[in-house]
Order: sequence, then C-alpha cells, then structure tokens
Amino acid sequence: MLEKIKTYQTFPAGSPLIHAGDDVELLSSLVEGCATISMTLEDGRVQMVGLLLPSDFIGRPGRQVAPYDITAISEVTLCSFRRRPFEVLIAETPHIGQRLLEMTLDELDAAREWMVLLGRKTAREKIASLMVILSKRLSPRGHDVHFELPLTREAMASYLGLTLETVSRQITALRRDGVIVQEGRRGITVPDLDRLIALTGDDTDGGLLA
Amino acid sequence: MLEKIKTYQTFPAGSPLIHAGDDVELLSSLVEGCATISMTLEDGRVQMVGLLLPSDFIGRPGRQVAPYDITAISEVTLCSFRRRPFEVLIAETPHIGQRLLEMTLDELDAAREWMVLLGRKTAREKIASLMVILSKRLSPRGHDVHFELPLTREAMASYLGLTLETVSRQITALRRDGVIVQEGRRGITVPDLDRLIALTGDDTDGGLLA
DNA sequence: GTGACGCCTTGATCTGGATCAAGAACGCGA
DNA sequence: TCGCGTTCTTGATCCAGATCAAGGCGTCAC
Repeated sequence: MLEKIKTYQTFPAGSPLIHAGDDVELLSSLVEGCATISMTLEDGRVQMVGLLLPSDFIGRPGRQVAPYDITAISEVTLCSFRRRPFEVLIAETPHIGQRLLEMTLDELDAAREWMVLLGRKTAREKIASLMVILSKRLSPRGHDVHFELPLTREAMASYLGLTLETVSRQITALRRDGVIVQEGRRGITVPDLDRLIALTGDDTDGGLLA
Repeated sequence: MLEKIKTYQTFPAGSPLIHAGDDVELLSSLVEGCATISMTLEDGRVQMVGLLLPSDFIGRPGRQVAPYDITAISEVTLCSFRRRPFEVLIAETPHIGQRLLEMTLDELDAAREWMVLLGRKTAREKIASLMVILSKRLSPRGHDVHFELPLTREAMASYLGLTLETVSRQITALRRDGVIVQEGRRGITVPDLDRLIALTGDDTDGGLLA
C-alpha cells in the first residue's frame, strides 16, 4: 500500500535536508548514507541530538513544523511519502501506529542514554561510547569489529558535547592504548569490544544494553 | 472505561517508585507531587533524564522492563492501571494510541532540548533554563511568576549535569543580579520573565518554544 | 607537478566548574 | 528549648577540557 505513494531522492553530502521551523510535507525513511539531527543556540553553538543511519525514520506524523535541523553528512538516499496519504494510512492501520510508537520510544531511550553521556561522562568515556554505538550499528555481524567513521572529528565533537581537538586527542589516546586500531583517518578496528565497552562507564548489569 | 481499572496510591517523599530493570505491572499518571527519572553509571554517578510533574505519565505500554529509576522527591499520588487491561484498551481505541504517540513525541522533544542544555550551555544558562521550565509548569497563569522549587540543590545539580555547589553559587548570582527574588530557600519570584529567558541562551526565533 | 583547501594532529596556555573544606540556616523530634 | 540531621552557602584550590596557535597530510583542480 505504501508502494503507491513512495518516491526516492538522493542528496549530496552536506545538503540541508530540513531546517528547524520549516513546514514538512514529506516523511522519509533513510535508505542509504548518514545524516545528523542538530539544534543551535542563539550564538551559534551547535549540539547534535541524533544520528540518522540506514533504516531510521525522518519526520513525525501529525506534526507540521520541524523542530530540528537535519543535514546529510554523506551522500544520502531517502524514500519519501507525502504527509497526508501517510497519515490516512496510519489512521486506517492501527499496527503501523503501534510500530511508530515503538520507534519513538526507542528514540526516547537513546536520547536519555545520551543525556547521561553529555551530563556525566568524561571525554574518554564519551569517545568510547560513540565507538561502541557505531560498532553495533555499522560493523557487519559475526566478523571482526570494523567500520568506517561516518563523521568528521567536528561532527563527533558536536555529538559528544566536546571540541574537535579533544576528540582528536582522545582517539589518539585510545589508539596508543591499543583499544582501537586505525586504518587511515576514518577506518576503525576494535580488537576487543569488551575492553572498549568497559571504558564507556556504563552500568553493565540491571540496565538496558540496547 | 478507564474508571473500572484505576486505583490511587500515595507514596512518601524519597520512595523509589520504580527501579531500572524491574518488571512493571502498573502504568500510572502522576496526580500530585514530583518525581524524578534518573540513570546511574557503574561508579554511581547519577544523571536525571526527566522530571515528572502532575499530569505526566509513567510507564510504557508494550514494554515490560523499566529502563530507568523513578523516585518520588515529594509526597506523590499516582493513579494506576494494570498493564494488560490498559494495553487491550489501547488496541481497541486507536485514538488513545495517537494520544500516547503525541505525548511520547513531546517527551522526545524535551529530551533533545535537554541534550543541548547538557552538551553546550554554561552553568548560568543551565540554571536560567531550569527556572524558565519550572516557571512555565508551576507558576499559576496570569499572576506574577512565582513558584516553590520542588527540587533540592542536589537534585537540580543532577538534572543539570552540575555539582550542587555550582547550582548554589549560580542561584546566588542570579539573586544578586536581581533576575530572581528568593523567599526562603525554595520560593522563587521572577520579576521579569523575558530577562530570565534571555539568559537561557536559547534561540528565540525559528525554534520550538514549548 | 603544485597550489589550495579541507581535515586532522599536536602543543601551549587558560578557565569554568569540580573538588575539598568549613560553617550557617533551617526544620523537627524529644 | 535544645540538640541533631539535613540542606544550603561560601571560600580555596585544582584540573579536565576549552581555547589559541601552528603545522601535517590527503586530494582535487588546474
């Protein structure tokens, strides 16, 4: 049923996909590439509040105005639906609504986990946490843990509430300690994921491990 | 319909209402009082990730295990429903599901706004932001802006990603600058709300103002 | 090639908020 | 009314991470 109203679009790296305050007529699913969700303070300080990777959903049924900036940071392909037909579809198909609620709850959990990172973790722990998340989302299952960083140092800093210099220094430190191995600037291999996880500061029992 | 399955319960200040990892059999609405949602790192560092005030909802349909600690910080009255009947109700009444999605999206927006605060704001801006939020939620409409702080300095610190000493110093500074007036330790009057809002660092146009 | 630009690293210094350390002000129960 | 615990304030010092500054290293256009 979705088939009838979907369209594909591709955007080059760096494109602003949505600007905060815009009216949004399209709801999308990210098919390929990587985009960031960010918010800006009046003097220009920026905080990333979410990272969009393939399979993530963009936009919110029932809400006209976008509250965040969304920017492609690599070439991005979206699969989009016009708002109205999609909202009708939800109203008619309860379990799509259920699914949407599930996804939103997952986002909320991720946001709150990130609040702990921003409020209480050290720079070292922040970097380790980001590496673990990227390992889980980007490293092919079953193989050695290996992935390409989709983010520049500056984008990582923006996500972690740090400066790009601190990010650079901490990555250097993790490499020096043998926790990660770099191939070029963006390639990361994690020889011992548990060792990396131990550096995140997270409570490993009792909590949610995603 | 909800009438049949609801029960009221009251808890004294300081009671743990839910512990992360617990199975949760009751979904609740907070009727009176104030509670905190928090997460803990392995070495005991704590970050509050949400504040629950009257009319807020606790628990999530479809999810058995609680991901966060919830603690009463004043005497709290809950209106609770058993999970199963409530979930059946949602499945049968689509627009309750819609409403729940709306509320979850609001929570997500609040969480992301808080991520900006934690990642990028100065101590001064953090305190001002908290005061603005409490003004909006707790001050009676139409009157002078006045409310009682429902939180100790320590709880504020935990919410803002600061220490209690820094919270105390910044409140003192705001008082010295005439931005707020204190009556006792907990009573706050804001003579000029716009002046306080100007200190939050938030972008006042283009964004969501809640 | 060789600029030039974008990204990244590394070093030197500074600073906002953390940490350590007393007290002071307020309940509250006996 | 008096202790005693809790909460809050204030001061002194410290330090993780910010800021300022100077290259290094790819890569792309010409």
